[in-house]
Amino acid sequence: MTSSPATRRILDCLRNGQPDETVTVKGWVRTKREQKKFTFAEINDGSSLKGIQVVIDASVPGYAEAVAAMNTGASVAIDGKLVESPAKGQRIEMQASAIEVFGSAAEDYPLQKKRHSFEFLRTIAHLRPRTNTLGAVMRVRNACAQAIHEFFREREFLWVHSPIITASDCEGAGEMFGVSTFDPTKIPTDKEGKPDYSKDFFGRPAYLTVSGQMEAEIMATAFSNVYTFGPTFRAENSNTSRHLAEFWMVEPEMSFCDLEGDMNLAEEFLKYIFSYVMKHCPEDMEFFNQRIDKEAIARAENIINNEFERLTYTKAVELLENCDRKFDYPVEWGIDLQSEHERYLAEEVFKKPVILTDYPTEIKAFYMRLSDDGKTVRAMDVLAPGIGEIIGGSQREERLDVLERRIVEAGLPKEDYWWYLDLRRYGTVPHAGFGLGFERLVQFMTGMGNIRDVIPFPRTPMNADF
RNA sequence: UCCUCAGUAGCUCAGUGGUAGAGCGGUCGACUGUUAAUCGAUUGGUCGCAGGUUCGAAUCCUGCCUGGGGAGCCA
Repeated sequence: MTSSPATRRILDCLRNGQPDETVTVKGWVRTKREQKKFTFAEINDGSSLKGIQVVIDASVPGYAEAVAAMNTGASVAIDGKLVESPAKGQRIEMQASAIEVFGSAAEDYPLQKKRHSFEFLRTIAHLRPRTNTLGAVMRVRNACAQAIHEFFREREFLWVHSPIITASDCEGAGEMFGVSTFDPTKIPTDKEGKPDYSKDFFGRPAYLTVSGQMEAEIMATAFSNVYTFGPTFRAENSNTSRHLAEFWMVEPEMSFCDLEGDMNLAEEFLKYIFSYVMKHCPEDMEFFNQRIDKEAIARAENIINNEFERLTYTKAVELLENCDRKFDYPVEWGIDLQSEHERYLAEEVFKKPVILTDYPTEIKAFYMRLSDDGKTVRAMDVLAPGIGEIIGGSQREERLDVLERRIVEAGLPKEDYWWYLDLRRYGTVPHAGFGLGFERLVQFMTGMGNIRDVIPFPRTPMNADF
């Protein structure tokens, strides 16, 4: 039975199964209801939120032993045929003819047939994928990832694999994790007593990447349109529901493109992913709408059907200065907008995603293209209701002299950027791109409150279990 | 890193100075179609850790640990 080629995914049975079809399903018991002469069991194999209801008549061979063994959490294979269900709750169910129990669950199986707190589930990250919520999250997460690849494949973007280990701290996007093979108890030192990295694995300090953007820029100057999609790392001591030490990032980079094109891509991109998930995971989205966030589906439809609001940073500041709302942090031109400001714009003024552009030069990175006014750069942030900044992007500075000047002004060592400057010396092009935090997208999609519950194995300060 | 709230049975929680509780779960039993089945019985505790106050501490005080929420930083 274990190698039966006729094994059907439960999702397929529920959606497409017809009465009298003979099938084998394999999965884990979610719940069992013993009656006098037969037993109901719900089997789930992860293919869908709902399991299939299996009716096991007492006449099935080995009934007593099998039913005793198939408690909540047990793994089973069941042969039988599909039948129309005489009761409410499901279109189709399964009449069992043979049962194999691979392993029953010990009495202390921690997942009960009731709600658990997400805090508790995080302590059993090896078992929580079997819950309704985490199951739905992981299916939606997977659909988002597939949507991303399909979106870029349709537009002939090249998926580039940016390195995870890097020797450059170019972007300065945050604290970096060091990568070393030194024995921490005896690190070789130089004459000044500092670590002698010439004796380390790479012969120099190395780190886990914080962003693949600069590598993407390299690749974009050969392939025109590219994107990265992979893990990135920040050693920041951030303890919030929106930060992880290890998270996935999507970073498209387009040659021969300006900020306008960048914004258009970002908007199309979000609309595409939301449409894709609504189409491919309707049951899971309905579940989130009912149990996690009653706005989930309305929000998805809002994203899909409405133009994003676009306005400049300068106009946003004027709007914030002239509104009735009192803010904890006062607003004036030149400040970096606080969470409360961004949320006010996205949630209360426009009630949909907002793209802010043309930020003051001082509060943005050196590589963003300087505008003619000299005071702003061609940057854009997409602010989402409930989440805040979900996408950050810019047109890049393609003029060699301006870029050199801005590196110096930022107090950065120009020699470290020799290859980045080379891209401007050899066939420079206007180009633009953005970065999207993948887990924040999944949070936004599902309405999940804590980012630790939208990644299978969250990495946060003081926590790397599992 | 800062502010704030919390930690009591496997889980979710009640208990604010005087014999440690409930629901769910687990176990056993009942029940002719259940849907987180239902009903009955039963099982289950280092009250986060360490110290202190008190005749007496889950409860009050101090320190520490762990977790949540918020802020900063950011994606």
